[in-house]
Amino acid sequence: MSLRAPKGTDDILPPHSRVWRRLLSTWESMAEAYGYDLIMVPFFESTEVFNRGVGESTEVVQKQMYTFEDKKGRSLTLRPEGTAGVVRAFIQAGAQGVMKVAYSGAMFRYEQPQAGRRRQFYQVGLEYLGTDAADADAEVIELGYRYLTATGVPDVTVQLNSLGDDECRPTYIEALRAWLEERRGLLCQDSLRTLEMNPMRVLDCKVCAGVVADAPSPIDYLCEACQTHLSEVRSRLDSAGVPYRLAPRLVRGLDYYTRTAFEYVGSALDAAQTAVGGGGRYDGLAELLGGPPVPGVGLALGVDRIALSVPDAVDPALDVFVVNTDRYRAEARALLSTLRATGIRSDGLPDQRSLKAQFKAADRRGAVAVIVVGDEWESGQVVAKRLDDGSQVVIGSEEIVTWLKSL
RNA sequence: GUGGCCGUAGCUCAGUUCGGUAGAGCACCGGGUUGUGAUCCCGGCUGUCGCGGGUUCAAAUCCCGUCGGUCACCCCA
Repeated sequence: MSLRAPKGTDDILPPHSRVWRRLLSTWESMAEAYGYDLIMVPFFESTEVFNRGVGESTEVVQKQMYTFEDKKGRSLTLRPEGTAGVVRAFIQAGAQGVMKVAYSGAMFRYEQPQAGRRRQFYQVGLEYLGTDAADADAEVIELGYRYLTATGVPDVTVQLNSLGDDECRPTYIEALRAWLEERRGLLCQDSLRTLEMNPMRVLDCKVCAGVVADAPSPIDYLCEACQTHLSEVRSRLDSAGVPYRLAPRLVRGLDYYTRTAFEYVGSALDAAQTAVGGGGRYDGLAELLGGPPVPGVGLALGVDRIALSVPDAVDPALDVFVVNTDRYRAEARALLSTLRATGIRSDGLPDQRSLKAQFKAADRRGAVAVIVVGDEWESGQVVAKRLDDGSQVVIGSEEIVTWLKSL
């Protein structure tokens, strides 16, 4: 047996990779349109970044991290999510003013793989740092929603909740803890454990969903500032035309969230995983990482799951395929260079094959048209053929670009 | 971490019940048409039957072990 990609990792090959290319380029242009600059941060960080940032009580930190020591004995971890590293970078750079940044790339979590859940998976994400204004929350939620809609994810719904802040959350946590303590006997083993560390995450347990259905929601305990914040986020979403549903039980799996928490749910066809993305506000995160107080809000979307939910690309991959008869090899190569220099997506075969083989290759590659360089070249002409309806014309070689653009 | 299903050609799989020459479709290559794809016809290539051991005259098939894949639970993207 030859070597295989490690468990839970995927090769993303053509033609399927064309979907990925579209998802990533759409992300870049949309993030840019909303004013987000590119940020690149390391794929691995000091383990502390995630222990402190993501939270010791989380599933991610307890069971799912790829942690290793480098040759000097430093504990490093492949990033299981993007936010902690970006906030670390902002602090390290001085934490001045406001920063709006977008990124994309691989994340790593040690889990049993299944459809839509891989050990190396890909997220696109963004962070809006340095403001606690509700406009920022709404903007982030809106961008994610528009992106998912634009890329063709069916039936996207936004679930929204507020988890409160330092002011009101302690009161809520105590109320929740007391409520859960009274029902200890009804909770599963896992929940009994998380009850000690982080009672709010018991709401996330599917096994106990029936028990906690009537549990107090953070939304009922919000202080006035948090109430105002939530209602501002909601009214911004309303005026932006972003549909959402309040989800009082939504708490998410990472400890750093304050106030706004949200999730995008889609109807992924073959996968049990319906969450295609999520995010929230994390006003306390920078301080957890040892920095000054820096408010922020962000989101992450799972590219693997989006790719599972959208139809495969059917657009042609090439504008033109250049073929030639035996004597005109050099001329065909020169023509190819010229076409490529003008930005036309063009290709040809790397070796001289029969015309039949060349046409077959053109068809397989998804070309819109074929240009034949043959005897007509002597009078400055080529044969130009459309592959969709089979029609062809003889045109002057200088008219090729015009002809292609008319298709 | 736990459970179900599955490992045979590049891909999807049949063949395993009841041991007896390793198969089909698709894909790929060539030809029909030495200047035309997608359709049609003809031909060709492709295998450590996941791996190791056992039983047997004989194992893809039966037995034991092992590795891998996949789906699902938990949780998340």
